[in-house]
Amino acid sequence: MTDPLSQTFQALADPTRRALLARLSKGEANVNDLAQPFLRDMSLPAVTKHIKVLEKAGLIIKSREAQFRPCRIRPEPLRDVENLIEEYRKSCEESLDRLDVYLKSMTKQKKRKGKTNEQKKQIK
Amino acid sequence: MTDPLSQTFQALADPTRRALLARLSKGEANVNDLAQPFLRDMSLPAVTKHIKVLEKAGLIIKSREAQFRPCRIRPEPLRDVENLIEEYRKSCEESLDRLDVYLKSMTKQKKRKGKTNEQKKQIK
DNA sequence: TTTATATTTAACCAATTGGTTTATTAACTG
DNA sequence: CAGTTAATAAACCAATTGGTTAAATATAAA
Repeated sequence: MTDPLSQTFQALADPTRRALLARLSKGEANVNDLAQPFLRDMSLPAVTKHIKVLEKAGLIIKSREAQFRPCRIRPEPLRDVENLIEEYRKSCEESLDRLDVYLKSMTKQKKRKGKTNEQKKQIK
Repeated sequence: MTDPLSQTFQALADPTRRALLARLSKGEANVNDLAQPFLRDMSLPAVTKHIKVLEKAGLIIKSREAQFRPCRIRPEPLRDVENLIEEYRKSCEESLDRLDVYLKSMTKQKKRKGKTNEQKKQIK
């Protein structure tokens, strides 16, 4: 699971990390700012680790400013995810459309002959 | 990590499972059909497990047809992912736009006063 | 009934994940 | 300098993940 897309999805598969991203989508923030809403639920090092996961996935970049580490969101991997998902959805809706057309044609024929599911599968 | 969105992302964070989804986005297939391209790399039970992960995430549904288990893709969770990602991206592009406008206004003023990064952070 | 095909279950294992606490590093502040 | 704030590192742990092999189940077919 070392490919970039898997890393992106893996990074997004945690509510804390999604919340961090949501916060960063509204603007830059440093680690302490980011951690603050979570410190009831977990320690600061835990948040640091989440941030590192986001960073390794390329979803954020961290810079240095005195003792602070301001983080910014990087939209690029999000675009990649969006494109992939859209691809799946389109492809899948197309094949559903084809099935729909087929089923309608069957209805017109008053379903003279029953088709097996195996046969329906062939309709691409 | 029990929430539906995390489950969806988790399910997508594996290239085998994404390949399974890509295949299913082109039409129904049963477990053996789905497994076939992966049997050089892993065992059939391994593929079965991947399919179960997709199923628990609601990304596919499995039905019964004699001894076969035809699987179909479910586009709904994909839409949820798409919506979330789009939200992040829009929000993040908006805040980048605001920063952009700000920086341009600074340029017009010929950057009379230097602004600290802390001040820039306030521009939402 | 026996056999073959499709799929799942069980038991196991190593690596990864998400958290902890304690200690350390880095930079500012009085 | 001593103290404070910001952030990370190290060492540890339990749970989860992604794989294995061997056995079991379900249905069809001979």
